[in-house]
Parts: sequence; structure tokens; C-alpha cells
Amino acid sequence: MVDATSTDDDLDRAFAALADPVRRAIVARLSRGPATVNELAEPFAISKQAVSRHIQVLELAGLVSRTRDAQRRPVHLEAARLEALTAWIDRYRLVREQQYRALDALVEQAHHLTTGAPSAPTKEQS
Amino acid sequence: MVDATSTDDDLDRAFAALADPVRRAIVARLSRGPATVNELAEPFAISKQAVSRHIQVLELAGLVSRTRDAQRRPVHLEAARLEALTAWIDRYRLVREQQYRALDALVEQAHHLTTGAPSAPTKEQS
DNA sequence: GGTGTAATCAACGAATCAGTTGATCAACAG
DNA sequence: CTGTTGATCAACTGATTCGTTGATTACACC
Repeated sequence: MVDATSTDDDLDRAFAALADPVRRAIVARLSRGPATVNELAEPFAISKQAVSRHIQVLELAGLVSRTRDAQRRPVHLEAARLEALTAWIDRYRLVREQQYRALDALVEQAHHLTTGAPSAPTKEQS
Repeated sequence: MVDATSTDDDLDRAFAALADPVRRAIVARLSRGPATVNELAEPFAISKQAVSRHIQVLELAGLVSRTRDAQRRPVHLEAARLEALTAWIDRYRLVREQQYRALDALVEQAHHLTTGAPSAPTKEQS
């Protein structure tokens, strides 16, 4: 099992890496198996160098790794880092928000009561 | 019941929003209930205006929403968008990569064979 | 009205990023 | 050795981002 707690820097790089449609497409493509830079660059209307840089960003984020085959450098997806991201999100997505939502309204009311102010009857401004 | 398939732009903004330790800390804090800008700004060594902007980024990403209470603007976490992110990741994290990993080595071998080159005397998979 | 508080807007500088083109490196093939 | 292919490096530009300070809006209390 992978270390569930990534450093801030790890998360920074990983989330930032996925904040780009080209890089997400590369991840999607790699989930179906490894590919070379040329193969990955083909679907896009940008230069091969740009794709190479995108891959480097993904690699620094730990989302992919590169092996070696002669001149080729097949890129592989690193599922572990993806799981680290879901691990982070899962900590907060099962939110106990709903109940607090109602509580928030109560606190608001309480504030008006303690300050003696009448609770505003449907704020409308002009 | 949120649309499980977010647009590229939605994902861009959401992932980018989480690619910052301050904003992630805000999300973490909000998972324990709504808070005002001042409350959210307190733990950080940056100006209140900067935090306000961070919240705006999160809001544009659909990760939080703001209600209204007099001068205060309590910020609430939007769990739905977080789930949209895990939904995207989950599509690729259960990767069939491992099997392709081995296949990759085979393809490499095949390449050497078809080109008549002697393959490295290493790979042996029973 | 006037004061104080919560929050945003506006303008600015420093830093980072995505893309480009041109040169370079490394591994083959002849 | 020469040529070709796969891929990266280097330098440059335009756009975006993060933080700052100063001014401004919106509301509440007196």
C-alpha cells in the first residue's frame, strides 16, 4: 500500500498536473497501456516538445514514469499517485456539511438575538 | 445526483484550485463546517484579500459556495464537485497497467527480433 | 448622520507556465 | 562514418497567477 499521506508539495504537483486537458488526456490514454512520446503527441495540435514537457510535468508529479527501449522512452501510468489523490479528497468529500448547513442558519439567528436585533425579514435590497 | 461528467473547463478549474496548499487547507477546514473569510484567513500569514481571492478561485471551481449573513459571507463546501473529481480519477486509477507492463517488455523483444537484433539475454518469463 | 467591521475591488510587480522554434543528444541502420 | 529517428534541452514570448497595498462597498450599532 502506498503512503496515504502525501506531502503538500506532492499534492501541489499532482493536482496542478491534472489541471490541464492535455495532461488529463495523456493520463486517460496511458490507462490503456504505455505509449511513447510520439504516440502520445499524435492526437494533439501542439508540438512534440510541448507534449514532452507535459510528460515531464506528469513525471515530476509522480503520475507517470518512463522506462527505456533504445531510442524510445515508453511512458507508464503510476496508479499509486492517483490513489493518493483520491485518498486526500475522500478525507473531505464525505462531508458532515449538511447538518452544519442548518446549524449555520441557527447561529445566524442566535447572533441577531444576542445583539437584540430583529432577524431580518427576507433581505431585499434596492 | 450531479452530472458525473464534468466539462474540461470544470475539471481544469477544480484541479487547479486544489493545487495550492492554502486552498486545500481551506477545503479541509470547511469540511468541519462553514466559516467566514476572517475565520478562514486567521491561520495564514497572508493578507485577508489574498484569502478572499483564494475563496473566489474555489468558488469559480464550484468547490465552495457563499451565502449571506449581514456583512458576513459564510463559505460552504460543495461536496458534489469533490465527488466529480474522484469520479474522474476513478476512471483511470483502476488501471490494467500491470499486465501491460509485462507486455511492454515483450513488444520490446519483438522489435529486436523482427529487426534481427540479438535480444538482451535477460528477459525470461517462464 | 458617523464610526467600526466584513469583505471585495483595483492596480501593481514578481514569478510561473504553456507554447513556439532551433539546436543537441542518443540509439540505431546502412 | 553518415544519415535518420525519437526525444530532450535552451532561449524566447504572451498569458496567467499569487501576493502586496490602498481605496471602496455593504451592513450594523450608536
